Amino acid sequence: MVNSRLTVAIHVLCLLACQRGDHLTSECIAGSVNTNPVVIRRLLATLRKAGLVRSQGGAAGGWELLRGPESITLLEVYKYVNPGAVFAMHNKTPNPRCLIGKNIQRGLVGYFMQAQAGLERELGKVTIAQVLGDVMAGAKAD
Amino acid sequence: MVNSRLTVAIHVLCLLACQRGDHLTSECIAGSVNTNPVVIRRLLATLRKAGLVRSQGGAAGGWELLRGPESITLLEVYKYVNPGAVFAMHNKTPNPRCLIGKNIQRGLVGYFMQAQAGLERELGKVTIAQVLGDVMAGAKAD
DNA sequence: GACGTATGTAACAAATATAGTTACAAATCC
DNA sequence: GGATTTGTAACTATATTTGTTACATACGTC
Repeated sequence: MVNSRLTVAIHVLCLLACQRGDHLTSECIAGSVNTNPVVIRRLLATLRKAGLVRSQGGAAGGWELLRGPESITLLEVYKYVNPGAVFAMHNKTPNPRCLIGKNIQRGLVGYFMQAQAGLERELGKVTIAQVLGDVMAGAKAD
Repeated sequence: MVNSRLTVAIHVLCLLACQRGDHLTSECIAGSVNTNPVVIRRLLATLRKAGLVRSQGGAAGGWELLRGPESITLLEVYKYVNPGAVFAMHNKTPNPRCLIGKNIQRGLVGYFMQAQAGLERELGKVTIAQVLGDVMAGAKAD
């Protein structure tokens, strides 16, 4: 990994959860994230496919959260914005005439899946509502 | 992530574990991994800093494993070849005049660390010896 | 000591992924 | 109809990763 998509997605979902009912424009959201509105639209387009948000064109348009923030786990968001495996296999297939080259991938894939499952297990324990709660608590403490 | 360094590192360590005592050249190793010898030397240079392997220049030189493969976990290798966090924060710092922008990172970092710990916990359960065992078992089954 | 074979490493090239930007059509509200 | 916003393509910029070339240095062998 090492991309910021999950971070930004959670950030945006917190914003939307904070304003349930209202519509937030991609420009307004981009202002909070400190990026370009198109980046936000791109990211939210994938969350829309997932049924998490809805968008509306035109004046008074914008983005809206469709589900309760307590029902959305970080794991769900992670899978949408970051499908695919955490660990990559070899770039070119290893030498099949070498015993280890021939069998290493088959051996590794299971362990890599287990590791990823460990990551996902933890992400599944946390909801957007929880993160938002933390953020608000932090805000109060200032 | 999504780089292949852990995969290649495990592959190479299995090769070296298979030939304890012997020296394997980077060219020979590269032949099994199907890449360039310099890529192998670069990777092994970091594992040498970690004390896992030793190298020797000159004729009859090459690489040698310094520790028992049953004492090396995938976690240890992972940390050497892939230091740093799995999840990245925002590229530019979010808007501090927005409540959420100001506090989101502080809120997230803990959850991200937990998730990474979940990943690492699983990697810590597996050793190079185990992977090598699987590979050999797979080889026999063919 | 000269020679052959390795590593060590810098420097560069290529491929890929990620993020940012511009531009404009389509949608929607007033 | 006009103003505002999304949808999306196209392009640029940047960073990361991997592959490659080149050559100095190390070391065993003759």
